[in-house]
Amino acid sequence: MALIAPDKENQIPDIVIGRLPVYLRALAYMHQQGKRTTSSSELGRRLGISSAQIRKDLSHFGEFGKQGTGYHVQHLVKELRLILKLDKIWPVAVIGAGFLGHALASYNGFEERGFQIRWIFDTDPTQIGKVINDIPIQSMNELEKTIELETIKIALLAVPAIHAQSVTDRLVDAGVEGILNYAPINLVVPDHVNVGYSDPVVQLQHMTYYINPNEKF
Amino acid sequence: MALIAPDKENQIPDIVIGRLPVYLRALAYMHQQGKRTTSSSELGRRLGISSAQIRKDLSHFGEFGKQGTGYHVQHLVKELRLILKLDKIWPVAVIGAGFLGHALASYNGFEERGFQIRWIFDTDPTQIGKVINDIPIQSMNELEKTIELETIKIALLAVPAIHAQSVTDRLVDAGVEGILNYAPINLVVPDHVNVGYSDPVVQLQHMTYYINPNEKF
DNA sequence: TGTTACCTGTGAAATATTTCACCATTCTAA
DNA sequence: TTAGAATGGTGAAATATTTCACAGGTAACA
Ligand SMILES: NC(=O)c1ccc[n+]([C@@H]2O[C@H](COP(=O)([O-])OP(=O)(O)OC[C@H]3O[C@@H](n4cnc5c(N)ncnc54)[C@H](O)[C@@H]3O)[C@@H](O)[C@H]2O)c1
Ligand SMILES: NC(=O)c1ccc[n+]([C@@H]2O[C@H](COP(=O)([O-])OP(=O)(O)OC[C@H]3O[C@@H](n4cnc5c(N)ncnc54)[C@H](O)[C@@H]3O)[C@@H](O)[C@H]2O)c1
Repeated sequence: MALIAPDKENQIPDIVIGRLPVYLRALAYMHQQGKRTTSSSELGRRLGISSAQIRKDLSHFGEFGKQGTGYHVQHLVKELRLILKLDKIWPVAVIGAGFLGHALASYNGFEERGFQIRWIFDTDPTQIGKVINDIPIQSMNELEKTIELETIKIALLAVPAIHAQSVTDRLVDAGVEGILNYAPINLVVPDHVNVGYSDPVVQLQHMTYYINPNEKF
Repeated sequence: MALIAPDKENQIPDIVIGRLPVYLRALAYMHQQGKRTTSSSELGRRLGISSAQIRKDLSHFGEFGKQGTGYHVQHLVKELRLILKLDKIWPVAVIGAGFLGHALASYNGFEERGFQIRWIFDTDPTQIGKVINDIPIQSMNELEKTIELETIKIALLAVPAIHAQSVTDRLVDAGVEGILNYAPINLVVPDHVNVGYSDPVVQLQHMTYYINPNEKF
């Protein structure tokens, strides 16, 4: 009798998961434009990736298309939302009510895509109690209590870099499992916590490698 | 005499280029903390990647370390800045002076990392002429003229999604070669133009795949 | 009805990326 | 001076990811 590895890694590659929200965004846009069906080649053209990749990616989750016809846009949107667990709205907390925290809390683009900002925390006493987009800024003293009571799983971290790690530790200890970090610093977190980074400078520095600053093009 | 491929692809992988700014950020932080030297294993531990990958990545550009000792932080910072063409400050334009455009224009974290926001454009007549962080908001009528005159190569795009593509076309035609797009839409650009995307929802949707919304963890 | 143009899903092949494993070098301290 | 621990650079091996290419299936229409 052969010995079988107990939990042979059979997971879907993370890089595939990372493309699904991009597909979803493009499909939702098509749907909004009134488009009924599309094909892997049309979608690929719009996104700048190959049609084979799109088909292969989707094939990890099932068969969503029809030969000769392509994909029914609305149906694929629905399937992708299910795969990404977007069938319920995720409540989200913003930490840091500075310029960026204000912009995030004022942004209306979250809700229709699966997220709602419901809490804002800050340490600054002059900020606490103010209201942004109907959400009152709360004291950081309330942080752990609120996260546990409301089962907050996702936070947007918009505090100065120097405080980002210590706030992260508090979030993780209280039960947060997904953090989108806007501070220009790498966070150290346990394995079960997902961290995303949003540092415009990192992206710009990636581009400058390819750009000649003088050349009139 | 053998026939040699005229321009045998010998480029450094883009995925390697993309990690350099992350290394740079961590190293600059170490330097600021007064750290003189580091090693690939220490850096890897902080960034959550393997030491071998860091060494291999850097080896594409030269030999920057010393066996037994590691890397001199300040020296490696300098080398990475050169590789990424950050020895001069890149002037940057912001398009769209809404909530996000304001946050970006007010942000002081660009300059020490190689960028300076020097122009802000908007269509809204009630915004034009206002000043953010010493930068007057200009009319979009000035866009092409200014880009060409000042040789602007990089723009941050913070306009509503519906206008993002048409503004992009204008930027590209005028000579911009790097665009960091905050609108939740994919842009179509010619090959020589670099586009980065910053859509928090895409990143959150990536995370939710891995998170159980109820589980008290 | 036959023909043609399109399309998906997928195993296999081709590429790309990461990791391994080791030599040479450097530093520390006995 | 020597032994031992730490470290970088790097070919080769191991993995991961993308692309190819084709067997069906669908639709439109002459
Ligand atoms: N403004 C931007 O466009 C922008 C762009 C990229 C990155 N960032 C980064 O995002 C973060 C916030 O930027 P900002 O421009 O809003 O800065 P900001 O200084 O305007 O706001 C920071 C806020 O965090 C609060 N804060 C400080 N310590 C805290 C703590 N321990 N717990 C909770 N709140 C705390 C402060 O009271 C303040 O309200 C920074 O790390 C910055 O580098 C900002
Ligand atoms: N606010 C956020 O935190 C946030 C987060 C993620 C993404 N975004 C995205 O960033 C973009 C801007 O967001 P915002 O919250 O600042 O929106 P906003 O409505 O506050 O600002 C948009 C600004 O763009 C200007 N504008 C409109 N059409 C223009 C054109 N053709 N040329 C130049 N300017 C034009 C408007 O006058 C307005 O000032 C949107 O695409 C939004 O989806 C915003």
